[in-house]
Amino acid sequence: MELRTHDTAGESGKNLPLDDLDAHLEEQLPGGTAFLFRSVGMRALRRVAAQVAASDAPVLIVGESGTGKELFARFIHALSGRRGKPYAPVNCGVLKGELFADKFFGHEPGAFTGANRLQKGSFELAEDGTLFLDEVGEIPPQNQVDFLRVLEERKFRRLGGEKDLPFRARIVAATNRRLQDMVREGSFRADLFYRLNVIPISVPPLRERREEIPPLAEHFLEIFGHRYHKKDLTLAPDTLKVLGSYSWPGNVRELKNLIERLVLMSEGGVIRPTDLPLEMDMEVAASALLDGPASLSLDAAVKEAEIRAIRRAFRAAGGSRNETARILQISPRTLRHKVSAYGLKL
Amino acid sequence: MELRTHDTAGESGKNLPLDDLDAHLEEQLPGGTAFLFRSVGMRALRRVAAQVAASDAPVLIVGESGTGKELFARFIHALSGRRGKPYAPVNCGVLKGELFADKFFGHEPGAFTGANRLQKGSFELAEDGTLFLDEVGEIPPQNQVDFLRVLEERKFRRLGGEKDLPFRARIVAATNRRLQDMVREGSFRADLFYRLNVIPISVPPLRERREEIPPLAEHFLEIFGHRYHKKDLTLAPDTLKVLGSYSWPGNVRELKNLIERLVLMSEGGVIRPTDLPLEMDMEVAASALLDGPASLSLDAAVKEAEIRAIRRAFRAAGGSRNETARILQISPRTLRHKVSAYGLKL
DNA sequence: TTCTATGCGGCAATTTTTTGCCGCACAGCG
DNA sequence: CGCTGTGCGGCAAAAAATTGCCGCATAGAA
Repeated sequence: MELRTHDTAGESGKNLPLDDLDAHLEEQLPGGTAFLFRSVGMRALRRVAAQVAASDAPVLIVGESGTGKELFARFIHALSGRRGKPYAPVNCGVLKGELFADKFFGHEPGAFTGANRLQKGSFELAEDGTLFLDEVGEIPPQNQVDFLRVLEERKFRRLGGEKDLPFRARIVAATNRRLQDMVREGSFRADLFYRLNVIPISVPPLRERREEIPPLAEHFLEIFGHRYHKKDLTLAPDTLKVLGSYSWPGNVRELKNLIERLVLMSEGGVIRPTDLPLEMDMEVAASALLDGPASLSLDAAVKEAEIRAIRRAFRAAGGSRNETARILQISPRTLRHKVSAYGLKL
Repeated sequence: MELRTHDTAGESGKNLPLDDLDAHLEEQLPGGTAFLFRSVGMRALRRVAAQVAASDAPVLIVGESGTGKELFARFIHALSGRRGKPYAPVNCGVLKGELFADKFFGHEPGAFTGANRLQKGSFELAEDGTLFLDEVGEIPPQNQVDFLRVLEERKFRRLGGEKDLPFRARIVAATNRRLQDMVREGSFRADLFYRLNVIPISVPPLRERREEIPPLAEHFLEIFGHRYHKKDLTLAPDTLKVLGSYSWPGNVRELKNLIERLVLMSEGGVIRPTDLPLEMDMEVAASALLDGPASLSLDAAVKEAEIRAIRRAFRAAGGSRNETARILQISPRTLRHKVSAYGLKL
């Protein structure tokens, strides 16, 4: 649920990386279920997406970049009643200024210098299908206004155009930013946020669904093995172990890129851990030493709660430990145990 | 947004989110009493609005976004003598530059490139009905001047037009900004402010009229249940408790979105607190920690903490209990023990 | 349909926590 | 000095929690 952000840079061709997956999806989706949803969490998400697809309500997909947000968008589109209709994806992150309006609204011939042909914008291209807004969080405030107006009035005009065109598409938006915070800071309009955020779907990062790493790796291996005519490539068990322990800040996209590189570099045969980039090994080794934060464990939660309760009772008791124990309704002996176990200094 | 009575017979179910409500309102308003005004404060406001409706004085409705300011505007219009006349709403927040003048004044054929037909503006469309100005605070200063002139002289011309047209509509304006402050800073004209602010009505945020949360929730539940063909949905008492304690920064709109989402996601039956988004629980829990200095025994504190942790993990696991146990780092068996010991309904 | 994964609750073994009891130390006080 | 209240920690019994294993039921995928 908690998202890290960062990483807007360094990824060229946002639409390309996941294309194979997308192709896969396209093939499989009509059948409906064959997609890779190994982990329980992803299955749950798939169910949510399927349910949600039925409605026309706007969807906001939140997740780190590379987690396959666009995939969900297509998934929803493919399962919705708008299946046969257009699916119009727009990456808002790369649009600003003039480009922005032009991309969405399109233009009439002569609307500005260089505009010599009629050009349909995304609002128009989406027709009564699905308009997918990638990186909505990047829309600059002044453009958010235009956007909101179209959503509200359900109509728009091409640049230089004079007649209103209806906007009938269903909105699916995605972002890796925390829009809530942006709203608070004033960099994202609250009304636009609430209009988009009717149905939030949050996609967990790859490191929180490690079960999927091995099948994904195999999947990509097969794809690239085929593409580069290197069959018979295998991942050594140790290699899979390292992959499974890495943190994958770039999520599925990073995994896919890695496998492609490995396939290209490989002479054929088995891919060993030594073929992996050095950082991976290092990171895995380091995390083994640090043994995880265990943030969500019940133990940790209980410990925190106990410490807070003890501190409060201690203050209420005016510093007397026996009295503290009485308030907490435990024996003084137990209190001593806990105090020493938690290393409390009272 | 505050509506009552459930003879939803006339619901078409294909309108935009607020439209149903509005349609509903339209049906009910003439009768006059069907509006939902549970809290004392809102009843007082309703009385004010009803009294005010009789006059032709401008009204300024102030309230956070999502509080239903437009609803009040319609309410006033519907109760006024202008009932049968046009009601022309304009969202000023999304207008700027030329759009602004065009929207309000309309234009004659040939007024500017692309203007080949006569186009009525809002001043004209409102006729002798009600002109509702949403987000008046957003009108840029230079446009405020034009505006003020129309209000003062009670006449205007279309862009490119030569003859004066009378302006006879009644003004109802709304904003979520503090116009007073804007006047002081100079971003809002004082004379315009005083002209609009003849009768101020301030709509409190949802968190200040929590009595209305349960009926509103039920109301939306019914509407969306009908729209999505999921009857028999109910809110568990605990769910209502959480809803009632949340701060609702997005006010009624946020509540409405939430219910829509819950209906879509729900399998049917009872909606439990675990179906709610995590932030809500967290916020509610946090406030419970602050004001709950009750003579907490350690046991109670631990119990609370465990329940919260379990709920959180349960959601993180997407509803799988085995997965929940894994996250909490306890055995599934223990989880079952705790669940039954605490009587948790997940 | 069968197979598989999940979920439920009873039972018993095991582990952990809690508690009471003890001796000891220390500080305040008459 | 002796008395008293508080606090510390070892020890072992008692209580409770945890876990694994079992059979059974159910839902979804193959």
